[in-house]
Amino acid sequence: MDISQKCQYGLRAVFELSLRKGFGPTKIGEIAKAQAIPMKFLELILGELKHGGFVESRRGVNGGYMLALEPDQLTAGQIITYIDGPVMPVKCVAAGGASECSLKNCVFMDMWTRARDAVAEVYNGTTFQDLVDKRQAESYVSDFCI
Amino acid sequence: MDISQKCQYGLRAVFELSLRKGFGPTKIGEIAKAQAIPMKFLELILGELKHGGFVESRRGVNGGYMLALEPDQLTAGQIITYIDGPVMPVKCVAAGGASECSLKNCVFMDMWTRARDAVAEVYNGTTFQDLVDKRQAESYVSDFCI
DNA sequence: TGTATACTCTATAATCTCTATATAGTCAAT
DNA sequence: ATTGACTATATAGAGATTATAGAGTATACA
Repeated sequence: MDISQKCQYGLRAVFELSLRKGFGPTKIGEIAKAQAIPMKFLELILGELKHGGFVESRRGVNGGYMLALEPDQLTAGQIITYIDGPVMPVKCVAAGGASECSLKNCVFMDMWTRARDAVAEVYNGTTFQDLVDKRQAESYVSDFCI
Repeated sequence: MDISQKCQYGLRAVFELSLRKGFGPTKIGEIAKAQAIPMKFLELILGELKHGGFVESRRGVNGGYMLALEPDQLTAGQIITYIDGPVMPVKCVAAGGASECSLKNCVFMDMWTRARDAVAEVYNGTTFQDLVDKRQAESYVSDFCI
């Protein structure tokens, strides 16, 4: 249930591509700079996200990455699950339901399930369009104040 | 936010002591056997829980551990926070609020905060009396069926 | 007062995962 | 054909987690 550094980088990269949706490919180096991500590590992550069908790439001189989906059709939960695997507080309540719990009738199972579902609801209820809107709202306030 | 094995052992040990509240001390070996916990590892865990004031101990021949609090006054959240530290999906939203996030105006912060709060509500809302009641309800059904 | 019992404390080993980098390779535009 | 940028695989390093070992200390009871 902990979000790995790799996954946070992935989320930020997808967010950056959401901001630039419709403006053509963005180079790994640009994403890395904009989101403060180690570039070689980001290469790995974008490779994975491409296999997952979340981003598209173009090679060569004017190449780079593009978001493959519409920002309002993609949730943080999808990226998190793809990179970090199923969201769960303990192994026993993995999304598949495959219980590795050695205890029969574990009284904690219900608590773990409810915690998992509560978190999943938050992540699955957050689209990248939501995040883009939030960023733009912040920018407006910032502009207004300065 | 992931619950460590150590913490799960701790929760199970406290649950076992909740079942036996009022019946005098329980030996480490008994707890270890009842809850399938490696005994030497459990010694460490109970030592920590004692320092936290959650359990009391008595040494010597008829020694063992006892729950120091009433089961309805002790929540899973308290044990989890004590053993694993603050519940949080990412470092940026540690309970203290000390942000280690290198990004200013991180658009994900609100999502992490809501996830953290949702989980904390589940854990803090679960008392060991709730768990004891659940076990007893199961036993009743079990007896009734057999 | 001695002995068995069971808790207490510190150190340390063995994994394991995560993070990050290195290197060589492939594709596309000019 | 040459340059720029993505692709793939391997691997090293750090750090946390899990677990065990062993010596020490307090208590009950004969």
